[in-house]
Amino acid sequence: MAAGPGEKHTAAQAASGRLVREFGQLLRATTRLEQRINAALREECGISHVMFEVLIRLCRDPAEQVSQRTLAEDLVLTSGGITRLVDRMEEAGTVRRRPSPSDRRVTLVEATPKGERTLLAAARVHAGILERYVTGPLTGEEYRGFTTALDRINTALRTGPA
Amino acid sequence: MAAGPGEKHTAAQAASGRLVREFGQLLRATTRLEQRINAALREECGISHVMFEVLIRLCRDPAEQVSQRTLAEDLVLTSGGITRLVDRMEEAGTVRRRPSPSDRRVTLVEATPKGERTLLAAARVHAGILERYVTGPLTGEEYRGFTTALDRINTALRTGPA
DNA sequence: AGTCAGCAATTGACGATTCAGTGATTTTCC
DNA sequence: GGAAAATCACTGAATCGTCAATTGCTGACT
Repeated sequence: MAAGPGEKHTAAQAASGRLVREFGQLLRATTRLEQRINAALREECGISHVMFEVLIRLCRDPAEQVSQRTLAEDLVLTSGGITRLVDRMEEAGTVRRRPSPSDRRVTLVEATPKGERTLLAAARVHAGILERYVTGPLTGEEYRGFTTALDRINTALRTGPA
Repeated sequence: MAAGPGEKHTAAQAASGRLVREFGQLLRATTRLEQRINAALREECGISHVMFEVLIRLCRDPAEQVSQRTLAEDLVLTSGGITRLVDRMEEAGTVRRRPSPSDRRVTLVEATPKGERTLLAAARVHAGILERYVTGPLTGEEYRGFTTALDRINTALRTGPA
């Protein structure tokens, strides 16, 4: 068998590994956080969390023209998913579609005034929750380490496509 | 108006805040990671990532009796979601339902031998991806800081239910 | 010019999850 | 000991996403 030192032979061993446990922590933390934010935003601002992320992306640079494809990549959604998400947001009046003047295949998306107002209100709610559950419990240094770690993981994920 | 120093007045300001951007990083990192793991596990082991998490939980302590409710809480799913997930896993033969001897409302779930074998294979795939995208890009110290930060966030989320 | 490969958005079919409500059982409390 | 409240699993309906196929458009190559 020539098992290396890290080999797991029983299910119990495999289920107790450090990496497994710690990745579980990552997943749980983010899903719980997202659930809280989602619930709060729905209740207080009438939008879902993913809609909030769309508005963030659209308003980040008001001069930028954002296509649905860009939106899909930045939010980690498929193009079909974006089509339907923008449908719902357009219906809600927070966002508007506009054909691209330079390429008739692409449709651009922009926030409406109502969308901008909603974003402003939602940002406050969002910040409140994050301060309570993320920046609050962490020291400044811990938080800084946390975000640089995330940064590295994200680049590794984007640059290592295989 | 008496706006504080951190007040955001325009949508562009609100969309460019540090917290907002950094929380976005967290979300993207985890969704991309989960997508990769999910794809790899489906392809190489025939299970989804959430099924993997179920097996992990069930095999962690072979002596423990795990109810569907416990499973739901630990995986951050609703009871309805767990019912259907266990349905699919039972059908696939990785898991078995058993009525609790002490409380006729609860049904216990345990991994079958096939489930344990699957877990062993899946754990290898899982570890490979994590090493590549998480522990690889980070130094030991960074990684340690990362996990303690997650730990704090999780306790804050669990203990602060309001 | 003409074709052809490739990309953007959309859509139908499907999958997985939530929500809200139900029935069966247990626990609590008078 | 018995009524009321809580808890567990399950279900139908709805939500939100994916996947795969389709359409319209662009750009590159001949």
